[in-house]
Amino acid sequence: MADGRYTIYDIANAAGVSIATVSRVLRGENTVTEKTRKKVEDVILRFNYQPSAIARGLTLKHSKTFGIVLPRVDNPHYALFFKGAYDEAMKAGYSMLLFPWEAMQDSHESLASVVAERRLDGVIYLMEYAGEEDMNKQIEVLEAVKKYMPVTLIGTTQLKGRYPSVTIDLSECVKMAVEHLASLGHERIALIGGFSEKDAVSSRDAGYREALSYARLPYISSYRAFGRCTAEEGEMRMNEMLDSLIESQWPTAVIAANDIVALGVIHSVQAHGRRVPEDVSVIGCDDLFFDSYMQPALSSIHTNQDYIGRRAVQMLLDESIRTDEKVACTLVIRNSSAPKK
Amino acid sequence: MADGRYTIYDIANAAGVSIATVSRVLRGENTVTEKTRKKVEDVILRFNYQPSAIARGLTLKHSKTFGIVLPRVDNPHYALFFKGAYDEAMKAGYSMLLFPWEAMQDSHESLASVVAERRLDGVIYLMEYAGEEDMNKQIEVLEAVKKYMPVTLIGTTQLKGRYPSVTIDLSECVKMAVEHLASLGHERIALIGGFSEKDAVSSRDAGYREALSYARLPYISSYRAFGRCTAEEGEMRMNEMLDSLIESQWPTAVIAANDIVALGVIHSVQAHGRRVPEDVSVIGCDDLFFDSYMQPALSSIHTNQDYIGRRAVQMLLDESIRTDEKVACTLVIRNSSAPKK
DNA sequence: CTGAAAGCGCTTACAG
DNA sequence: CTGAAAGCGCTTACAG
Repeated sequence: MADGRYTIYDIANAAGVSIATVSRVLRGENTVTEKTRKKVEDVILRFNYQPSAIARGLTLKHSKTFGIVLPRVDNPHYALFFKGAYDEAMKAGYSMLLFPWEAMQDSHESLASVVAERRLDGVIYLMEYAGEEDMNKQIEVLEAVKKYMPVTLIGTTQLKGRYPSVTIDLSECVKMAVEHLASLGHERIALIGGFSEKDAVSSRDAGYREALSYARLPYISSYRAFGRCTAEEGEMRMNEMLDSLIESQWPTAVIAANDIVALGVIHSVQAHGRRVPEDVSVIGCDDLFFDSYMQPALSSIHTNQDYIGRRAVQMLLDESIRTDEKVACTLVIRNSSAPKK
Repeated sequence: MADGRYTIYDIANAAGVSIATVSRVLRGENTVTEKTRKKVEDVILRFNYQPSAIARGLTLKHSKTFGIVLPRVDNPHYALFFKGAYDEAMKAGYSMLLFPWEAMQDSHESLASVVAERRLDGVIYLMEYAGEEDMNKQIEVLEAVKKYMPVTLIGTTQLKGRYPSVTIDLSECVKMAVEHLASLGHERIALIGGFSEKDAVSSRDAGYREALSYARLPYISSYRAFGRCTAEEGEMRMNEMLDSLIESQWPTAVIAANDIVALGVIHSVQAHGRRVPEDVSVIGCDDLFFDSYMQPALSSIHTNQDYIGRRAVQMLLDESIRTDEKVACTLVIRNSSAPKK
């Protein structure tokens, strides 16, 4: 018994058997006499013995733990991916190490070694387009990690066959939003936030253009503002758009890259003396928990983060299903989108 | 080189030294000749060798990883504790295993063994009062875990000296809110959500009564509604309160147990034809990121979750500072609280 | 059915 | 300064 914890030797001694036998009853093998099994089970219980998963891992060459790296968790959108992944991993007896990498920006290279050192059985990586340079940095990390364990990508970016992936179809999301808004009679529909995402599976812009054209509406670049997906930036971009246009040309509907951006957009709209949804409809994306409690309740696109997380660990668990998957989204209509008046 | 990964033997061979020497340069010991150090560093780089933290852990008897168990993460309040803890752990070279236990309710007992098996170097446990029975179950788990590793409690509940703890002073939070509201001229101040928390360090009720009496205001039990801290329940409790009172007796200010509850409370108030803050002031708690983007922006109490998380790992890291700490909170006034009209 | 022994990938006295 | 060897706590052929 080292530092207060019992080892398999302590159990073997107390039960008067070999460690091999203890190991066998631990593993539940049925090559053990009922009588001796009983004996060792008794002392296991009595000692409240917990075998060391790390020692077992050393010999079995697994850690029974996955890693998940995402930008941050104090944002419900990302947290939902974790939740799905965790639940699925738990069911299979795995733990989940969480790495919010925004917190370790500068030491980005070290992510690779931390993950590799830990000998995880796989890692889920949430990748987001954030500029060419950053993208390359992330790919470097991924390639390093990949040497040590399977990786599956989640989020909005896939790397064409280099890693299995489960991604949100951003194009679909925006398309749904545009269609919904167009069906409400809107003709000046803005899209705020996100980048041009050259590497995205299917970009917001693609969906935007496609749906616009399907609705026989022109694509007008003044109605498309790029930016990071924060409330602050959403507000700024919306301010800029409104300030640069004469009022008669203001959009009557805006699609925000996500619900957080929508928060900022609504702020801006209201600060410009317009009401949501009476004067301008706003629709978000991600369907976060507070949407239904906002005033007005925010229409949004539900993107199945939970399922994506689950699916990603399934891919880690089962080599045969590793592929590039896009997951469908659904429109959730609440009060922030209304017919054009 | 086993299953695609190099071991210390591979490096030793390739460099023509013993594994002891490799280990020494890995550890950065200075008992190694510059020349041989160079030699082995070269092959480490060339092989892109990453030593196994788990093998090292076996011999050194540590895992360099902490665990944190909290109800869930897809709630920014809890996520912030994680963030603080993660950052601090990261700085010290530790990883963080996250266990959202609401997801494993029924298999509650297994939390103890999962944690114990993993031989973590410590665990942070966020405890919340949720009924006598549940409380006892949690304590059982804790006691089991404690046998294997240090535990520090965070949240709102402490167990008087049985575990070091870093807690939110709920009493202070409510007191601040009451004082603020009273100074605005409110006399009928309700408190919605949370339980009577017999085990809390300092209960909301204690602060509520104390501040009320300090302001020479009566404690009226009709203005105190208990309940779980969800938006739904906040809305229900508020509905019940309003429906059971004649309008002239409606509270002109309400303190919600937290920001999420405040969402529900505001809903209810508005559904009853009253405006916030013109007719009733509302103040939340936790200062979540969406508060400033609500309409009206929600006044709240900032509870320093990030600091609490950091402090908890400091206690895990340094035995000498383990104690029961209460952390102060601060009032953040926004637009949902206004002078009584 | 059960045990002795080797091995998983490291670290660290102990010699030299 | 460097290496041989023992040990960390398990699992699993291999004998018996």
